[in-house]
Amino acid sequence: MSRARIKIGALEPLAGYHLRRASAAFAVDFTIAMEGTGLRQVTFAVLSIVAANPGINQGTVGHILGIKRANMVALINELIEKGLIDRLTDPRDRRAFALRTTASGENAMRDATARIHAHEERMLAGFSEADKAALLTLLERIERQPIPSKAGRADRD
Amino acid sequence: MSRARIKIGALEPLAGYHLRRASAAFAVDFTIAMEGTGLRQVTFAVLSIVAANPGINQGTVGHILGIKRANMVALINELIEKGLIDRLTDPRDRRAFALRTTASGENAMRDATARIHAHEERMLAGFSEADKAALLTLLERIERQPIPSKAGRADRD
DNA sequence: TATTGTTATACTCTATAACTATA
DNA sequence: TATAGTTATAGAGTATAACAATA
Repeated sequence: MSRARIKIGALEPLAGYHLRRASAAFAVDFTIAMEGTGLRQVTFAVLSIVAANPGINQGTVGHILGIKRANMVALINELIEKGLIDRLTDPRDRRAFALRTTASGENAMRDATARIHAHEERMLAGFSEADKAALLTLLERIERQPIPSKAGRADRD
Repeated sequence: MSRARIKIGALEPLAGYHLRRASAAFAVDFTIAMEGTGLRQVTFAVLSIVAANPGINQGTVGHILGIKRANMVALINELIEKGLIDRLTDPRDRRAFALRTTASGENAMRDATARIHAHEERMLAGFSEADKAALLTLLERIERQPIPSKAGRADRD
């Protein structure tokens, strides 16, 4: 067992590496936190967007979350089969569906939100309110950073 | 196009959500930065660990990076086929291989490191040195957070 | 008996292309 | 002609189980 004193070398100062590891750690604990609810990180995200924007269509949800149209289909079907959202043809654009949370979806949101708050508390144990605020601010600045995109002009979904 | 004024609702205050998005943004730009080198985030990480710990075996590399033994095989094969690392039977434990970077692997590390530094500069444009240091510190604190793990005692590879 | 590396395999995620119905 | 949703499908990434060689 030569597993002591291992150096991570060039990875040490890389924000990208540490973001990846921290994000993966959150994902593992998120799964534990949601056990039994049938919700995953993605499906909770979709549900949250629909809850906050009643009448939104699935293309827009995907655009916000960085999920391709094609991959949204199964996610929306999953939430509908669970009875958490419903879908009705948008009268102003009959190609699109207007999505809304059901009463059951609202309950699921409340339960999930409570579980996730506990999960975040675990993952950020020892963080002061200032630390948490600083973390969110820094991450949001990264998210807002413009990405050059492969060919000067590629398709973000 | 109803893509203005969309709220992310319950996701807004969640560090886990923002970590995921920020990490994904880094991953996209990393791929662009490495175009033509044949290296991905994972393979660069493996190469870095080997470079920093000559003689290390692949199980240990996987343990550090959170990659399962079974999935390390293809990664190591890939780096060997590219001639970036080599593998010789560890004389003190003939089940294991001692991994080391080749001269070509050292060159690849130098090229990759330069590209990645430029990539990190892009992603953290506008960040002061203090901001960058704060980000790294916060992320490392998250990584060090003990994870309960599903059954009180599960296997982290 | 336990551990290193290996194979085989399944399951999830993500990406692309082509189709339909509406606009 | 363009857009919303859909289908099919291919490629990564990740997880489990079982085996050989060695400890």
